[in-house]
Amino acid sequence: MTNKRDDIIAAALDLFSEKGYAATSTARIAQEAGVSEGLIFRHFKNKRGLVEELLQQSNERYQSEIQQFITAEDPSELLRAFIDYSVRTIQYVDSAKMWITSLRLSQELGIDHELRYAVLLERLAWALGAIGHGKPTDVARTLLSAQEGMLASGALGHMGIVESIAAGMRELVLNE
Amino acid sequence: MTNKRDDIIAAALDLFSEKGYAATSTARIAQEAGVSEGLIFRHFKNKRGLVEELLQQSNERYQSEIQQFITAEDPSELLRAFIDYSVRTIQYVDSAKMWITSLRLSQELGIDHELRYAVLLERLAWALGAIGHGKPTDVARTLLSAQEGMLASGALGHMGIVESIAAGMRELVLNE
DNA sequence: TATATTAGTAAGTGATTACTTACTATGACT
DNA sequence: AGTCATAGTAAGTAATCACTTACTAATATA
Repeated sequence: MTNKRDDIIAAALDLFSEKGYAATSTARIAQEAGVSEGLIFRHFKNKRGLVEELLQQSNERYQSEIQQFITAEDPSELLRAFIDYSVRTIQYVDSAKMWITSLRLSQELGIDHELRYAVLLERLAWALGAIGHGKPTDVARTLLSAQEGMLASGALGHMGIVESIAAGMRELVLNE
Repeated sequence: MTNKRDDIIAAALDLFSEKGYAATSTARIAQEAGVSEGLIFRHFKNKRGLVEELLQQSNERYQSEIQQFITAEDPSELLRAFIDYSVRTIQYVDSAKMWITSLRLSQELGIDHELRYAVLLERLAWALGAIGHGKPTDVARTLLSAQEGMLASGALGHMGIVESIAAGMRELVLNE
């Protein structure tokens, strides 16, 4: 009872994550999803429409995931959770795929994903200030940038590097 | 007296930086460079050969640029220079273009650029240890990751964010 | 049960793709 | 002057691209 519409999105995520947007053809997506190519255009109007729905779904999932820790009342706990979350997410292959792909696709299509981070940045800055860091807004940006770098540098294949980056963040931010 | 071979590389850099590798056609590169399309294949054998030469040139330039500060004997000075270098490079448009593009292309083509950072990572870790940071290897990774994140997040358009990340790095690493 | 809407397909479409072929122009060296 | 390699081009090539058309199958609703 699989929904073919969802099959298309899943196949697209898979292929976009491997080859990127431009290098993935709609024919290949259809093949991978086990549907006719025309169905893609019935459901999503065009290739761009497909990737945009993919990005939207990914963003919704991201927002709901970070909700789990940005509401923490203890600042140290919030920061620790943020760092752990980055590592943990990358360990679950399909989570990682969605996260990394959505970053890559945003770049490739020139979509600004700044907005996505607004609330997170605010909460990080608050937590950093609360435990005595100077320039908390800047430091929050630095942390987020380190996290993005983690994803950008093909981190999926190198779990050792990911954990090293996380350890460095803990050391710098929490002295632990 | 312009060298057409170099014109092709320059045009490719320009177009790859805007659209990425897969979305840039050899026809468009030839047009931008003011040469016939066939000349690309005479000089570089195929599209992949062109982008690989581009990446190699970019890497050579990168290595020579970081030489200027990784040899510093004072650890604080080395770290400060590393942070300033990131910001400064992004301010000069053509430097930034080459840097960002080479990161993006490496991702798109699945080329590992880990090796490129070996010496830099070593020197950063040494400097961090020398000024009393715990886990200097991890912290060095975190700094490098933050720098990559800076490039990945379409930083070219947002100089404010770049400077904020740099300020955060200075705060975390040098307390200043 | 009739009707309308949605889901799905096979077989196209013209445009564009990376790359080749067959040729000419230029300069360096004997 | 003649030869040869390199630099350069115009006009191809088959394959692939995103997308369309014209159709049938399934499902909901009146």
